[in-house]
Amino acid sequence: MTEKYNPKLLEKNIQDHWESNKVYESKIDQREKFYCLSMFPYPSGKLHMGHVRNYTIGDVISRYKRMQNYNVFQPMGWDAFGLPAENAAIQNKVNPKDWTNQNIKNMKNQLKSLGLSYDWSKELRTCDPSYYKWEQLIFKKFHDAGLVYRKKSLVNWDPVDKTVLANEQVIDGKGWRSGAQVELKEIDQWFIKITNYAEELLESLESLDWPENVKLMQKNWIGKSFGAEIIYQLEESDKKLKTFSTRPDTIFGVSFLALSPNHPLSIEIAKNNAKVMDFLNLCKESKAAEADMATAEKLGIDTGIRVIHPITEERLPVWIGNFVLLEYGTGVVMGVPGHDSRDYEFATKYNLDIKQVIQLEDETELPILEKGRLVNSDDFNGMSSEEASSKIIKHLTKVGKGSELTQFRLRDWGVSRQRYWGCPIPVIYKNGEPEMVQEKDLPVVLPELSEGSSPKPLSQIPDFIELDKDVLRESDTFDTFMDSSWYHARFTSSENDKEIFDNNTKYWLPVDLYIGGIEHAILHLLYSRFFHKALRDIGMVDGDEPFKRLLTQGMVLKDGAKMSKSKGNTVDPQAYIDKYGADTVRLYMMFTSPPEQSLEWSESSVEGASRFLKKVWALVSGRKFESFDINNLEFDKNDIELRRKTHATLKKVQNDYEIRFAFNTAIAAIMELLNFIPDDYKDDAASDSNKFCLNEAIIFILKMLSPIAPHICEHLWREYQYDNENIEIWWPEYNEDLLDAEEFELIVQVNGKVRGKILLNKDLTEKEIEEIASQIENVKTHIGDSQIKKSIYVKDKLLNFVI
RNA sequence: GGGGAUGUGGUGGAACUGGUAGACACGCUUGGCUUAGAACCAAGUGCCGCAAGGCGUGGGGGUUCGACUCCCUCCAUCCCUACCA
Repeated sequence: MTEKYNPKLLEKNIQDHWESNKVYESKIDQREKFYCLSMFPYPSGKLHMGHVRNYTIGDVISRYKRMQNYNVFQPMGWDAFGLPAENAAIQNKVNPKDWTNQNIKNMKNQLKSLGLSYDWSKELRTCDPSYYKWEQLIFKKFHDAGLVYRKKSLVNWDPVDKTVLANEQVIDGKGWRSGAQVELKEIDQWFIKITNYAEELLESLESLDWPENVKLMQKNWIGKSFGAEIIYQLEESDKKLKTFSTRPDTIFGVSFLALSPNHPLSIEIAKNNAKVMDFLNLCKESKAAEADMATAEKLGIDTGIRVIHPITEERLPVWIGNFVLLEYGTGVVMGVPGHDSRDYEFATKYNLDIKQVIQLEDETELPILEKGRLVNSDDFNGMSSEEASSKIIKHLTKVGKGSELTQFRLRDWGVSRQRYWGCPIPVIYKNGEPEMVQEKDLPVVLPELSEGSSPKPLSQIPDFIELDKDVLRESDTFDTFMDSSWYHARFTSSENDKEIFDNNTKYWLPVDLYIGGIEHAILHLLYSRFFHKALRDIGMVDGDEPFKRLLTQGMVLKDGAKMSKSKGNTVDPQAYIDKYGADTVRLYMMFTSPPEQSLEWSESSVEGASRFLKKVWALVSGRKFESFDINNLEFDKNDIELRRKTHATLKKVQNDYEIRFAFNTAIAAIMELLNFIPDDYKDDAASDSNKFCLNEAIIFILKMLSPIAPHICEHLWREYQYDNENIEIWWPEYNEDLLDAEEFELIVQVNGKVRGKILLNKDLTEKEIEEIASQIENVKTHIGDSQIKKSIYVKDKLLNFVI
């Protein structure tokens, strides 16, 4: 009788062993390094399935790389500032700091129970002054490098609670707590000039080993577009309006201009025009989120002001449109209803002229969005869009009414947040003039809240704000994306309280593999890339990019929907870790779907994962390695087949782990190998050659499975006593010579339909194969009396007779 | 509205380079073991059909000897949309 598989006890023992021997603490050595980073979590209190999936992927790869003799660094920490702590603090009357720290404690225990091979000695939390001190320093350095400025921008304002709301706190235009109609309000904020790096952020995407869809999303987000700046003269005024258009070829189709409601001219007009004022106020009843702006009904008002068309000198009306963003381009849109669907919708609604100036080969209804040939465009008629664009730009440049212009969609990064639980922005105001806090005075520490008091914006904490007569402290905190934009670098030097980065940083950076949710494809990853480049330019880090390779995992769903508290469909991973053990949960997560796809949670599949581990246990437990001299063994057909399967599986698993990240198919292959072992090989009476082949299969299975199910494999490895090494010390090698079989199965098709399968020797010629295949009964039947027009042969695979 | 993905049996998924659709699992059915159940073991399991055979990868169309894979088009779901992280 063998011992029963008891994951709970076994896993605890193995984990204690890892911890007391500091197995996963990394330091610089001679081997090739591998920095494997999973996106650190927001400490919400409990691990959710998405975390488990993310961190298992990272751990599998880390363990695999470790077995391949890389010097692996896999740290973990906490993205500890943010809105949820404030919400929880208000709801439960606890201090955000205590709440956060308690959550971290819980989640750390959970992570440990999953058997993740983290180097906990490098742990960091962004809410700790020892971390954000350096963030404040970076901000100061960015400022000194000319990357920081102040400007007004829009926020969601709750007029009842008198607070700024995040987009997610605005529900159907109302504040989530007060229920009051939210207003757009302009306030002064700090910005960082990420747009200085727009070109480089775009270009160096090419050098990254990232999924193409993520690169494409970033490219589109940065949104480089070529076009023209076109200047319109206001009638009876010396004022001008600048517009940007990517389609200067449609300039003869302009029938109106539309200003953003926040454009200075709109505001000026409103001062003397009550109707316009009303309209601007109406526009304020909106939400700052782009998705809401873009889907809102298009509204506009005629300002009564007219401009002169730069070429035709026609008078065109100037409207204000709620769909025009001040932040993009110049905040003025030139309306070409014939060739832009949004302008078309607007013009139809307000009875504005719709002119066709582009024609396609075939008749098409307006609006025509494609490029074509110009019509109704004076001297430019008949030209292609491309030719006309460049000629029109040339003409406008000559007459001083425009010029060629390249525009980015990317906007500068507003980093000010009017919140308590964040990193204080290290600025003081002397007589209203901002000044960076000196390096020696950092960190500016977040003030403690008095017992039981709710978090409040720092502006309401006089002890913090008021420094001296006419000397005030900045009361905003940083966007939490600031915290997460450089943590990957700080992990390497987190033990150093004298310097922000050190020699360890030089050794470990860049991150070789970064793993996280697809939802971070744009913002977090773009900000981190920007930070890295800006830090490089102030001499703090080396290299152009922080993350060499990226793996984006899909969501964990239940019943086709994202798990969320509001839907009440969350599944607590801890319950499953307790019931089945970490190895089963890890195996389930890796087996159920490939990492990049979303994963549908299914309880019964967990059962299946557990069953497989029990089978592995049943095969190995109680068995000891027996040594044989391979030269004395004679392998029969079954032996050779098992060895082929064993070595082929290793080859496949290596490819799946390393190249494809297809852990699901790697596991399926290991399952196949296990199923392939003949029962009599497991018998005590089996021949020496049988036993040798079984030994080999067992060794390979434990090694291949150990990155995914490290506890059970380590335990069985010790018990099996092949060597006295830790299972993670080495990785087996497959023998290419064993992979080739003498025979193959030929698929015989007639007109592309399978009509026969036949086992053939590989040294037959194509002619011989055709002859044999054409004699198969079912093939003969389907060919009948017909003439074979041609046959297509795919070597060692398929033969198709076309009749 | 814009950008990016996904869609294959009852379920999760496989098919890596245009070449056997459904690997590997889950579930289900039948049988074995058992007083019974659980667990375990064995066999079967895309759909229609007695069978021969036909049909089948979200819908429609196309390219090809051959399409889950390439092209066009439509539909559904998910992610992001700059203050959730």
